[in-house]
Amino acid sequence: MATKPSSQPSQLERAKKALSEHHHRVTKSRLAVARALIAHNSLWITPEEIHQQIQNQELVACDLTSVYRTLTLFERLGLVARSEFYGEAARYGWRSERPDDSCEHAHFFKCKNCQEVEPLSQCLFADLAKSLAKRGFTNLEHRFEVTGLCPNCR
Amino acid sequence: MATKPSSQPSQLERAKKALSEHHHRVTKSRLAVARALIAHNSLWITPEEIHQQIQNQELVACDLTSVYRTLTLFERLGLVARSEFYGEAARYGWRSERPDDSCEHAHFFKCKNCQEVEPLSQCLFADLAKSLAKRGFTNLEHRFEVTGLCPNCR
DNA sequence: GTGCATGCAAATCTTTTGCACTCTT
DNA sequence: AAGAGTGCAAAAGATTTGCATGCAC
Repeated sequence: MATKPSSQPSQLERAKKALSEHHHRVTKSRLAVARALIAHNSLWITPEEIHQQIQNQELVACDLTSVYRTLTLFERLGLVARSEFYGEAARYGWRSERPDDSCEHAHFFKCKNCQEVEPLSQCLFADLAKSLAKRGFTNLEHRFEVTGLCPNCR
Repeated sequence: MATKPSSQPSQLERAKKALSEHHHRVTKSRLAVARALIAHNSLWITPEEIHQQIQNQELVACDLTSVYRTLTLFERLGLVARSEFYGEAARYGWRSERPDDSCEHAHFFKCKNCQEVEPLSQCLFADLAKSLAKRGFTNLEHRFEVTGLCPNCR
Protein backbone atom coordinates (compact mmCIF):
# COMPACT_ATOMS: atom_id res chain seq x y z
CA MET A 1 0.00 0.00 0.00
CA ALA A 2 2.06 2.93 -1.26
CA THR A 3 1.76 6.22 0.53
CA LYS A 4 2.09 9.58 -1.10
CA PRO A 5 5.00 11.18 0.72
CA SER A 6 4.69 14.36 -1.26
CA SER A 7 1.22 15.04 0.13
CA GLN A 8 2.18 14.40 3.70
CA PRO A 9 3.95 17.60 4.66
CA SER A 10 1.13 19.85 3.59
CA GLN A 11 -1.48 17.63 5.21
CA LEU A 12 0.46 17.59 8.45
CA GLU A 13 0.81 21.34 8.29
CA ARG A 14 -2.90 21.56 7.86
CA ALA A 15 -3.35 19.56 11.04
CA LYS A 16 -0.94 21.78 12.98
CA LYS A 17 -2.67 24.87 11.70
CA ALA A 18 -6.12 23.60 12.62
CA LEU A 19 -4.93 22.69 16.10
CA SER A 20 -3.31 26.00 16.92
CA GLU A 21 -6.05 28.04 15.31
CA HIS A 22 -8.52 26.41 17.64
CA HIS A 23 -6.24 26.83 20.66
CA HIS A 24 -5.34 23.19 20.96
CA ARG A 25 -1.76 22.21 21.62
CA VAL A 26 0.40 20.64 18.98
CA THR A 27 1.69 17.55 20.72
CA LYS A 28 3.68 14.52 19.64
CA SER A 29 0.71 12.21 20.16
CA ARG A 30 -1.59 14.28 18.02
CA LEU A 31 0.94 14.54 15.23
CA ALA A 32 1.57 10.82 15.39
CA VAL A 33 -2.14 10.10 14.97
CA ALA A 34 -2.33 12.57 12.13
CA ARG A 35 0.68 10.98 10.42
CA ALA A 36 -0.81 7.51 10.74
CA LEU A 37 -4.06 8.65 9.20
CA ILE A 38 -2.40 10.58 6.41
CA ALA A 39 -0.17 7.61 5.57
CA HIS A 40 -3.26 5.50 5.11
CA ASN A 41 -4.56 8.06 2.72
CA SER A 42 -8.07 7.30 1.67
CA LEU A 43 -8.39 4.09 3.64
CA TRP A 44 -10.42 3.83 6.77
CA ILE A 45 -8.65 2.56 9.85
CA THR A 46 -9.66 1.81 13.39
CA PRO A 47 -8.26 3.48 16.51
CA GLU A 48 -6.60 0.18 17.31
CA GLU A 49 -4.86 0.08 13.94
CA ILE A 50 -3.71 3.64 14.35
CA HIS A 51 -2.30 2.75 17.72
CA GLN A 52 -0.50 -0.28 16.28
CA GLN A 53 0.97 1.71 13.47
CA ILE A 54 2.31 4.35 15.81
CA GLN A 55 3.91 1.68 17.95
CA ASN A 56 5.51 0.01 14.96
CA GLN A 57 6.69 2.91 12.91
CA GLU A 58 7.31 5.74 15.29
CA LEU A 59 9.59 6.26 18.20
CA VAL A 60 6.78 8.12 19.88
CA ALA A 61 4.61 6.34 22.38
CA CYS A 62 0.94 7.15 22.24
CA ASP A 63 -1.59 5.46 24.43
CA LEU A 64 -4.72 4.03 22.85
CA THR A 65 -6.74 6.34 25.07
CA SER A 66 -5.01 9.31 23.52
CA VAL A 67 -5.71 7.99 20.08
CA TYR A 68 -9.39 7.99 20.92
CA ARG A 69 -9.23 11.45 22.41
CA THR A 70 -7.29 12.78 19.46
CA LEU A 71 -9.70 11.26 16.96
CA THR A 72 -12.64 12.86 18.71
CA LEU A 73 -10.86 16.19 18.56
CA PHE A 74 -9.85 15.76 14.92
CA GLU A 75 -13.40 14.98 14.02
CA ARG A 76 -14.60 18.17 15.66
CA LEU A 77 -11.96 20.07 13.71
CA GLY A 78 -13.10 18.47 10.49
CA LEU A 79 -9.75 16.76 9.90
CA VAL A 80 -11.13 13.23 9.96
CA ALA A 81 -14.41 11.53 9.17
CA ARG A 82 -15.80 8.63 11.10
CA SER A 83 -17.76 5.66 9.91
CA GLU A 84 -18.86 2.41 11.41
CA PHE A 85 -19.95 -0.99 10.24
CA TYR A 86 -22.20 -3.14 12.36
CA GLY A 87 -20.59 -4.64 15.40
CA GLU A 88 -17.16 -3.39 14.53
CA ALA A 89 -14.89 -0.71 15.78
CA ALA A 90 -15.42 2.68 14.21
CA ARG A 91 -13.14 3.61 11.33
CA TYR A 92 -11.60 6.96 10.67
CA GLY A 93 -10.33 8.48 7.47
CA TRP A 94 -8.28 11.59 6.85
CA ARG A 95 -10.13 14.32 5.02
CA SER A 96 -7.75 15.95 2.62
CA GLU A 97 -10.14 18.64 1.51
CA ARG A 98 -12.22 21.34 3.05
CA PRO A 99 -14.07 20.40 6.22
CA ASP A 100 -17.37 21.68 4.90
CA ASP A 101 -17.48 19.08 2.17
CA SER A 102 -19.89 16.87 4.01
CA CYS A 103 -20.05 14.37 1.20
CA GLU A 104 -16.53 13.12 1.37
CA HIS A 105 -16.87 10.93 4.41
CA ALA A 106 -18.81 7.77 5.01
CA HIS A 107 -19.41 6.39 1.59
CA PHE A 108 -17.67 3.19 0.82
CA PHE A 109 -18.06 -0.43 0.02
CA LYS A 110 -16.71 -3.17 2.22
CA CYS A 111 -16.40 -6.77 1.13
CA LYS A 112 -17.84 -9.20 3.64
CA ASN A 113 -15.22 -11.75 2.76
CA CYS A 114 -11.86 -10.06 2.25
CA GLN A 115 -12.74 -6.91 4.22
CA GLU A 116 -11.54 -4.77 1.37
CA VAL A 117 -12.81 -1.24 1.68
CA GLU A 118 -13.43 0.71 -1.47
CA PRO A 119 -14.62 4.30 -1.53
CA LEU A 120 -17.73 5.09 -3.50
CA SER A 121 -17.43 8.04 -5.77
CA GLN A 122 -21.01 9.19 -5.61
CA CYS A 123 -22.79 11.01 -2.89
CA LEU A 124 -26.45 10.25 -3.08
CA PHE A 125 -27.39 12.56 -0.32
CA ALA A 126 -27.42 15.97 -1.90
CA ASP A 127 -30.96 15.88 -3.27
CA LEU A 128 -32.48 14.33 -0.20
CA ALA A 129 -30.69 16.89 1.97
CA LYS A 130 -32.28 19.67 -0.02
CA SER A 131 -35.76 18.28 0.36
CA LEU A 132 -35.31 17.70 4.08
CA ALA A 133 -33.94 21.21 4.52
CA LYS A 134 -36.95 22.56 2.71
CA ARG A 135 -39.18 20.79 5.23
CA GLY A 136 -37.36 22.38 8.15
CA PHE A 137 -34.85 19.76 9.18
CA THR A 138 -31.47 21.14 10.17
CA ASN A 139 -28.01 20.03 11.27
CA LEU A 140 -28.21 17.11 8.93
CA GLU A 141 -25.68 14.31 9.05
CA HIS A 142 -25.84 11.12 7.09
CA ARG A 143 -24.22 7.75 6.81
CA PHE A 144 -24.31 5.53 3.82
CA GLU A 145 -22.64 2.16 3.81
CA VAL A 146 -22.62 -0.76 1.45
CA THR A 147 -21.45 -4.30 2.03
CA GLY A 148 -21.41 -7.38 -0.10
CA LEU A 149 -18.89 -9.45 -2.02
CA CYS A 150 -16.29 -7.80 -4.18
CA PRO A 151 -15.50 -9.17 -7.64
CA ASN A 152 -12.60 -11.22 -6.29
CA CYS A 153 -14.63 -12.90 -3.58
CA ARG A 154 -17.95 -13.62 -5.16
CA MET B 1 -48.24 5.38 20.54
CA ALA B 2 -51.17 3.41 19.31
CA THR B 3 -50.62 -0.07 18.00
CA LYS B 4 -52.51 -1.68 15.20
CA PRO B 5 -54.04 -4.74 16.81
CA SER B 6 -55.66 -5.81 13.57
CA SER B 7 -52.31 -6.31 11.90
CA GLN B 8 -50.79 -8.25 14.75
CA PRO B 9 -52.27 -11.69 14.26
CA SER B 10 -51.17 -11.97 10.66
CA GLN B 11 -47.73 -10.62 11.41
CA LEU B 12 -47.30 -13.08 14.24
CA GLU B 13 -48.44 -15.87 11.95
CA ARG B 14 -45.85 -14.76 9.47
CA ALA B 15 -43.20 -15.09 12.15
CA LYS B 16 -44.38 -18.58 13.10
CA LYS B 17 -44.44 -19.64 9.50
CA ALA B 18 -40.95 -18.31 8.81
CA LEU B 19 -39.62 -20.10 11.87
CA SER B 20 -41.06 -23.49 11.11
CA GLU B 21 -40.32 -23.28 7.41
CA HIS B 22 -36.67 -22.83 8.26
CA HIS B 23 -36.73 -25.61 10.85
CA HIS B 24 -36.50 -23.35 13.85
CA ARG B 25 -38.68 -23.99 16.85
CA VAL B 26 -41.62 -21.80 17.70
CA THR B 27 -40.93 -20.89 21.31
CA LYS B 28 -42.49 -18.56 23.83
CA SER B 29 -39.40 -16.36 23.88
CA ARG B 30 -39.31 -15.95 20.14
CA LEU B 31 -42.99 -15.13 19.97
CA ALA B 32 -42.61 -12.64 22.79
CA VAL B 33 -39.85 -10.85 20.92
CA ALA B 34 -41.90 -10.86 17.75
CA ARG B 35 -44.91 -9.47 19.59
CA ALA B 36 -42.84 -6.69 21.13
CA LEU B 37 -41.48 -5.70 17.75
CA ILE B 38 -44.84 -5.88 16.02
CA ALA B 39 -46.45 -3.78 18.75
CA HIS B 40 -43.90 -1.07 18.11
CA ASN B 41 -44.84 -1.16 14.48
CA SER B 42 -42.60 1.04 12.44
CA LEU B 43 -40.50 2.29 15.32
CA TRP B 44 -37.01 1.09 15.94
CA ILE B 45 -36.31 -0.32 19.36
CA THR B 46 -33.25 -1.67 21.10
CA PRO B 47 -32.82 -5.22 22.46
CA GLU B 48 -32.92 -3.71 25.93
CA GLU B 49 -36.26 -2.04 25.23
CA ILE B 50 -37.65 -5.24 23.83
CA HIS B 51 -36.55 -7.03 26.96
CA GLN B 52 -38.16 -4.39 29.16
CA GLN B 53 -41.40 -4.55 27.28
CA ILE B 54 -41.59 -8.31 27.57
CA GLN B 55 -41.00 -8.09 31.30
CA ASN B 56 -43.66 -5.44 31.73
CA GLN B 57 -46.41 -6.65 29.50
CA GLU B 58 -46.08 -10.37 29.25
CA LEU B 59 -46.23 -13.16 31.70
CA VAL B 60 -43.43 -14.83 29.81
CA ALA B 61 -39.88 -14.44 31.02
CA CYS B 62 -37.28 -13.96 28.34
CA ASP B 63 -33.67 -13.34 29.10
CA LEU B 64 -31.88 -10.47 27.42
CA THR B 65 -29.48 -12.98 25.93
CA SER B 66 -32.36 -14.71 24.23
CA VAL B 67 -33.59 -11.43 22.89
CA TYR B 68 -30.23 -10.95 21.22
CA ARG B 69 -30.19 -14.46 19.85
CA THR B 70 -33.73 -14.16 18.60
CA LEU B 71 -33.04 -10.86 16.90
CA THR B 72 -30.05 -12.32 15.11
CA LEU B 73 -32.21 -15.17 13.92
CA PHE B 74 -35.08 -12.90 12.88
CA GLU B 75 -32.69 -10.80 10.90
CA ARG B 76 -31.43 -13.85 9.02
CA LEU B 77 -35.04 -14.77 8.30
CA GLY B 78 -35.75 -11.30 6.99
CA LEU B 79 -38.33 -10.60 9.68
CA VAL B 80 -36.53 -7.64 11.17
CA ALA B 81 -34.11 -5.00 10.00
CA ARG B 82 -31.29 -3.69 12.10
CA SER B 83 -29.92 -0.23 12.26
CA GLU B 84 -27.44 1.48 14.41
CA PHE B 85 -26.53 5.03 15.18
CA TYR B 86 -23.11 5.93 16.32
CA GLY B 87 -22.25 4.99 19.88
CA GLU B 88 -25.69 3.64 20.61
CA ALA B 89 -27.22 0.23 20.92
CA ALA B 90 -28.46 -1.26 17.69
CA ARG B 91 -32.13 -0.82 16.91
CA TYR B 92 -34.45 -3.30 15.31
CA GLY B 93 -37.63 -2.80 13.37
CA TRP B 94 -40.24 -5.28 12.23
CA ARG B 95 -40.47 -5.70 8.48
CA SER B 96 -44.10 -6.03 7.60
CA GLU B 97 -43.53 -6.71 3.93
CA ARG B 98 -41.62 -9.18 1.83
CA PRO B 99 -38.11 -9.87 2.99
CA ASP B 100 -36.68 -9.38 -0.48
CA ASP B 101 -37.60 -5.73 -0.58
CA SER B 102 -34.18 -4.54 0.34
CA CYS B 103 -35.20 -0.93 0.25
CA GLU B 104 -37.66 -0.96 3.08
CA HIS B 105 -35.24 -1.17 5.94
CA ALA B 106 -32.67 1.29 7.13
CA HIS B 107 -33.79 4.53 5.61
CA PHE B 108 -34.95 6.97 8.17
CA PHE B 109 -34.33 10.22 9.83
CA LYS B 110 -33.72 10.49 13.54
CA CYS B 111 -33.84 13.72 15.46
CA LYS B 112 -30.85 14.21 17.70
CA ASN B 113 -32.97 16.05 20.22
CA CYS B 114 -36.37 14.37 20.52
CA GLN B 115 -35.27 11.02 19.11
CA GLU B 116 -38.17 11.04 16.73
CA VAL B 117 -37.65 8.56 13.96
CA GLU B 118 -39.16 9.31 10.61
CA PRO B 119 -38.97 6.99 7.63
CA LEU B 120 -37.55 8.36 4.41
CA SER B 121 -39.65 7.62 1.41
CA GLN B 122 -36.88 7.50 -1.11
CA CYS B 123 -34.39 4.78 -1.70
CA LEU B 124 -31.29 6.30 -3.16
CA PHE B 125 -29.55 3.05 -3.61
CA ALA B 126 -31.04 1.60 -6.77
CA ASP B 127 -28.77 3.32 -9.26
CA LEU B 128 -25.61 2.75 -7.30
CA ALA B 129 -26.53 -0.90 -6.86
CA LYS B 130 -26.81 -1.28 -10.58
CA SER B 131 -23.43 0.20 -11.26
CA LEU B 132 -21.78 -1.90 -8.56
CA ALA B 133 -23.46 -5.03 -9.89
CA LYS B 134 -22.16 -4.20 -13.33
CA ARG B 135 -18.66 -4.10 -11.89
CA GLY B 136 -19.02 -7.55 -10.37
CA PHE B 137 -20.03 -6.83 -6.80
CA THR B 138 -22.66 -9.21 -5.42
CA ASN B 139 -24.77 -9.83 -2.31
CA LEU B 140 -25.13 -6.10 -1.83
CA GLU B 141 -26.58 -4.69 1.33
CA HIS B 142 -26.77 -1.07 2.21
CA ARG B 143 -27.59 1.23 5.05
CA PHE B 144 -28.52 4.83 4.85
CA GLU B 145 -29.19 6.91 7.91
CA VAL B 146 -29.76 10.55 8.53
CA THR B 147 -29.66 12.50 11.76
CA GLY B 148 -30.18 16.12 12.61
CA LEU B 149 -32.84 18.29 14.16
CA CYS B 150 -36.45 17.94 13.18
CA PRO B 151 -38.59 21.01 12.52
CA ASN B 152 -39.92 20.99 16.10
CA CYS B 153 -36.50 20.90 17.72
CA ARG B 154 -34.36 23.22 15.64
C1' DG C 1 -36.13 -39.21 23.44
C1' DT C 2 -33.29 -35.95 20.83
C1' DG C 3 -31.11 -32.00 20.39
C1' DC C 4 -32.38 -27.15 19.73
C1' DA C 5 -33.28 -23.23 22.76
C1' DT C 6 -32.84 -20.98 27.09
C1' DG C 7 -31.02 -18.82 31.40
C1' DC C 8 -27.31 -17.49 33.91
C1' DA C 9 -22.68 -16.11 34.51
C1' DA C 10 -18.69 -14.73 32.71
C1' DA C 11 -15.96 -13.13 28.91
C1' DT C 12 -15.09 -9.95 25.14
C1' DC C 13 -14.69 -5.82 22.77
C1' DT C 14 -14.94 -0.94 22.12
C1' DT C 15 -15.00 3.33 24.14
C1' DT C 16 -15.08 6.48 28.14
C1' DT C 17 -13.72 8.36 32.56
C1' DG C 18 -10.93 9.55 36.85
C1' DC C 19 -6.78 11.02 38.44
C1' DA C 20 -2.05 12.07 39.13
C1' DC C 21 1.75 13.41 36.39
C1' DT C 22 3.91 15.79 32.20
C1' DC C 23 4.71 18.87 28.70
C1' DT C 24 3.15 22.78 25.52
C1' DT C 25 2.25 27.37 25.56
C1' DA D 1 3.76 28.97 35.95
C1' DA D 2 -0.70 27.41 34.39
C1' DG D 3 -3.49 24.16 32.81
C1' DA D 4 -4.20 21.35 28.65
C1' DG D 5 -2.81 16.77 27.39
C1' DT D 6 -1.22 12.16 28.60
C1' DG D 7 -0.75 7.42 30.49
C1' DC D 8 -2.54 4.07 33.24
C1' DA D 9 -6.15 1.67 35.41
C1' DA D 10 -10.63 0.94 35.93
C1' DA D 11 -15.44 1.55 34.57
C1' DA D 12 -19.15 1.38 31.43
C1' DG D 13 -22.03 -0.47 27.90
C1' DA D 14 -23.33 -3.63 24.25
C1' DT D 15 -23.01 -8.04 22.63
C1' DT D 16 -21.26 -12.83 22.65
C1' DT D 17 -20.05 -17.31 24.48
C1' DG D 18 -19.90 -21.63 27.52
C1' DC D 19 -22.41 -24.77 29.74
C1' DA D 20 -25.92 -27.19 32.25
C1' DT D 21 -30.88 -27.46 32.16
C1' DG D 22 -35.44 -27.40 29.85
C1' DC D 23 -38.70 -27.59 26.26
C1' DA D 24 -40.47 -28.11 21.24
C1' DC D 25 -40.58 -31.42 17.99
